[in-house]
Amino acid sequence: MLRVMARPTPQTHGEILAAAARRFAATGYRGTSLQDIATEVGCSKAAVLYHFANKEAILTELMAPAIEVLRSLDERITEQPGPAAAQRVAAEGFVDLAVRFRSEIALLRGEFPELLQQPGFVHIQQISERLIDAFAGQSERASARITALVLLAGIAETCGQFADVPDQELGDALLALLRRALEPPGH
Amino acid sequence: MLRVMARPTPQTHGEILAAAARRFAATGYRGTSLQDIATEVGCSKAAVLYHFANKEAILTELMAPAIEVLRSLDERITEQPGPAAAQRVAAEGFVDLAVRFRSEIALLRGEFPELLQQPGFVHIQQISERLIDAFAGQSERASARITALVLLAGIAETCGQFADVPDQELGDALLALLRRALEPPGH
DNA sequence: CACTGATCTGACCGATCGGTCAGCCTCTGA
DNA sequence: TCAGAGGCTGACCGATCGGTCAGATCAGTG
Repeated sequence: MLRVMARPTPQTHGEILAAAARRFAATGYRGTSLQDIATEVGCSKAAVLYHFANKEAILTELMAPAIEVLRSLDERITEQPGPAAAQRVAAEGFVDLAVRFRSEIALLRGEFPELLQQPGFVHIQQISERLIDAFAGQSERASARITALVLLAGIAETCGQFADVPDQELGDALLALLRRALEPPGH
Repeated sequence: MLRVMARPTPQTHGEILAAAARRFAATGYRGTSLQDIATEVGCSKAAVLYHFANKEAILTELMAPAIEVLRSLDERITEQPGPAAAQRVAAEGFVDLAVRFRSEIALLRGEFPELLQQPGFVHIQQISERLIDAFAGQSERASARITALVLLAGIAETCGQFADVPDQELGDALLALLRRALEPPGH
């Protein structure tokens, strides 16, 4: 029976987070089991659940910084005086968020719909609806809303795949795309 | 013990397909179990597996028409004389495909990455890479490829959510978006 | 009547999932 | 020296997954 060395580790918490991030990025949230994470860390599954209440708690802790920025962006948008200003702030803020947190967003890997319905993420849904509103220039026109949703989902879905592109270049490209593609408010 | 009525059913095959489509659209491929489908049909899970070799076979049969159209679009694109023509054909063809098969695409629900790696779908990956090439005007510039991927993924990811928008209106909106957003070939 | 092939069922399989639990080890400080 | 706390383990749990299988039921055929 192997006796594992006495570990000095309260840093295990952080190691689990980092390992979980790698696994989620590789195989998605649902596609990653607690055992996968434990194996990557080199500890038991029970150790993972000693440091985190459950699987979802790992994800929420990983996403916390990005969610905080998203929430503050939401506030800034609602403070804007008109649809044009709101659209501009939303575009710039969302691009900045997508670029800065692209690795975190990448771990969701298309599981947005399911994850948004998990208990810890319900309010994100409302925020994303307000983001679409802002992108669409508060218009109810179908074409404006289609454009907004396609761009929002497209950026969220793909920004994690450009790990090799520098922040500045990725941000410029996305912002230029939004400026070209978004319809100016006031049909 | 309930004795189920004698069913006249060779149409069960079709019923299973329709039920699977509803369940996949509601909870995704991975989020739908064979038992879910069987319950929706009103038969046993074993009956589902009598009509289909396995779970993936249900999905491939559901997607077959859309995949056939995608394949023929791929052929048409490669036949084009230059990047500009290829980009135009790709944009129009992809929008047409997204609109016509939006309900089928919707059942993938963001599980593209995983599903593309299943045995029956490997060639789709290559086709989608050629689609991105065409969208980007065969350019290697990062901004062109970012734009292409965002639009492609955005449309694929969202087209299923506009079930209430008429084909014509949705197609026009998407095509207008692509014309605005895609960078013309020849940097 | 007997037989056949298509259809379908319930019981079952091994694997894996997220999560629980009793208890062991090591370190610390009184 | 020893109690206790923090950190961690292996064994285990119930649930669910995709898939298998022997056999029951039926319509059609001769």
